[in-house]
Amino acid sequence: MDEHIDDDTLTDATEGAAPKHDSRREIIEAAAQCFMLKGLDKATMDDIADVLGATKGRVYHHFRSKNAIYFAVYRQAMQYCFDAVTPLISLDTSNISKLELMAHAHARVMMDTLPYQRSIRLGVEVYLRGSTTEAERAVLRELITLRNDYENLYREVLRAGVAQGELDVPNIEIASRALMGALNGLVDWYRIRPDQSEGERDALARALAHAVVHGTTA
Amino acid sequence: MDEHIDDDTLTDATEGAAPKHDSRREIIEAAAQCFMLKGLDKATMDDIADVLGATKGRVYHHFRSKNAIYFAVYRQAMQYCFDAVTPLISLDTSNISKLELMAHAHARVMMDTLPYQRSIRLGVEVYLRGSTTEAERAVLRELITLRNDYENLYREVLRAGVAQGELDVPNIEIASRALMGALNGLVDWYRIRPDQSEGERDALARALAHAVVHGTTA
DNA sequence: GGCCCAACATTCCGAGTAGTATGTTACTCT
DNA sequence: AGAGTAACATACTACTCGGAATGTTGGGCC
Repeated sequence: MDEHIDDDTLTDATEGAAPKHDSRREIIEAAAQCFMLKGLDKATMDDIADVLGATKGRVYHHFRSKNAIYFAVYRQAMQYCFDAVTPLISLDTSNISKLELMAHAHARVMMDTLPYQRSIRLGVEVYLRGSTTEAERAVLRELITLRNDYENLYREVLRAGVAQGELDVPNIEIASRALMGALNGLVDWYRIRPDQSEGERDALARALAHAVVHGTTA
Repeated sequence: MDEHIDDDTLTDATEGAAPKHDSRREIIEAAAQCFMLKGLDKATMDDIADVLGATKGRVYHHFRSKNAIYFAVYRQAMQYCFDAVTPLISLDTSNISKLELMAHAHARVMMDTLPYQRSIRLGVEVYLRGSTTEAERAVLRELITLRNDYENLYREVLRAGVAQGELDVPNIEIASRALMGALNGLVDWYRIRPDQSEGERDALARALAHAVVHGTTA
C-alpha cells in the first residue's frame, strides 16, 4: 500500500563485477541506439525489442517501464564519462594540461559511446514533465546530481589552475558551462564514418580539446 | 493528384512587412512555450490551443500539421539570431572584438527568446525520423541550410581574424563548432528568474562571450 | 523425472492524440 | 440585406503505443 519502489529496476544499484545479466546490458545498448535514431518518444518498446530480435516480453521482464530504461541509459552514459576522466584528475601535471587531457578524454567518450550520449542529450528535464511518479523524480534528481558531480571535476581543475596562476578564468561557473557545452555539443554534429581511423577520431578530439581550453585568441 | 505541397503553411515564404496574421504569431509563440515545457512529442495540439485559450480548430486553421508549427518555430528562432548578429558583421572593429560582440549578441538572443531556442534544440534531425513526407524533408533541409548559413557568419570572422593575425585558430571548423556549442548550451542551464535585472542578463552574456572567445588560459 | 522458476513470447486493452469533418459566427463587399 | 468567406469551435474517428495478463520453454535441483 505504501508503494515504495527502490528495486534495481529503477535504482540499478551498482551491481557487482559479475556479468550477472548480459541481457540487461543488451537491452540498454539497443535502447540507446533507438533513442539516438528516433528520439525518446518516437522510439517504441517494440523498436527496442526488434533491435534485439525479440519482443516486448523480454524488455518488460528486465525493466518495468520505458522510463526505467532511459534512466539506465543515462546512468551508463555518465559512467562512461567518469571512467574516462576520473583517473586523470590525480595526474601530476599542470592544471592546464590536465584540463586539456580531460577535455580530450571527454571528447573521445562522446564519440565512442555516441548512442548513449545522444540519448541523454534529448532532454533530461524536459522528458518526463509533471506526469511522473515521485519515485521517478527521485531517480531523476539523483541523475542530475551525478551529472553535476561530473562537471565539478572540471570546476575543481579550473579553480586550482586559477589559484596556481596558470589559468585566467574570470567566472568559473560560466567557464565550466561553456566548456561542457562545447564538448557535449560534439554529439550534435559528429557523424560516425566507417572509413575514419582511430587516429582521425583522436585528432578530432585533440583539436576540440585545444579549442575549448585555449579559445580563439592569439 | 500530383500532390505538391509548397503553400505557406509549410514554407512560410518570408511574408511582407505587414502584420498580416497576428494569430499565426500567437500560435507560434504558444507552441514554443509548450515545446519548451513538455517537449516536442509530449506537447499536444490541445496544449498549444489551451495556452491561447482556444481549441484545436484555431491551430489547424493556420497550420496543417504539428510539424508545420515546429518548422515555423524553428524559422522564427533562426530569424531572431540573424536579426541580432547580422548587423554586427559590417562593423568596423577588429575581428576579435567583433567575434566577442557576436557571441554576446547570440547569448542575449538565447536568453531573450528562450522558448524558441530550446524548442529547436530538442532535436532537429532526430525529430521526424523516416516517417515524414518528402515535402517535409525538403523544408527540414532548408532549415538546416539556414542554420549552416548562420554559423558561417562566425566562421568568416574566424577566418578573417586568422588572416589578420589577431586570432590563433588551428582548426576553424572545430573552433566554430566549439563556439556554437558553448553558446547554444546556454539554453540548457539558463533559467529565467523574475528577479534578475536587464544588467544581470547582460553581464551573463558578456561573461559567456568572454569565455568562448578567450578560453581559459592566462 | 517431476518441480520450479527465470526468461522470455503472445495477446490484449485502454488511454491518449493527430488529424478530419462539420457547425457557427461575425465581418466584409457590393 | 444577403452572399460569401475568414476565423474559429465542436464532435468524431482512426490509430498508435505503453503496459498488463497470461502462456510457453528450457534448464537447474533434489
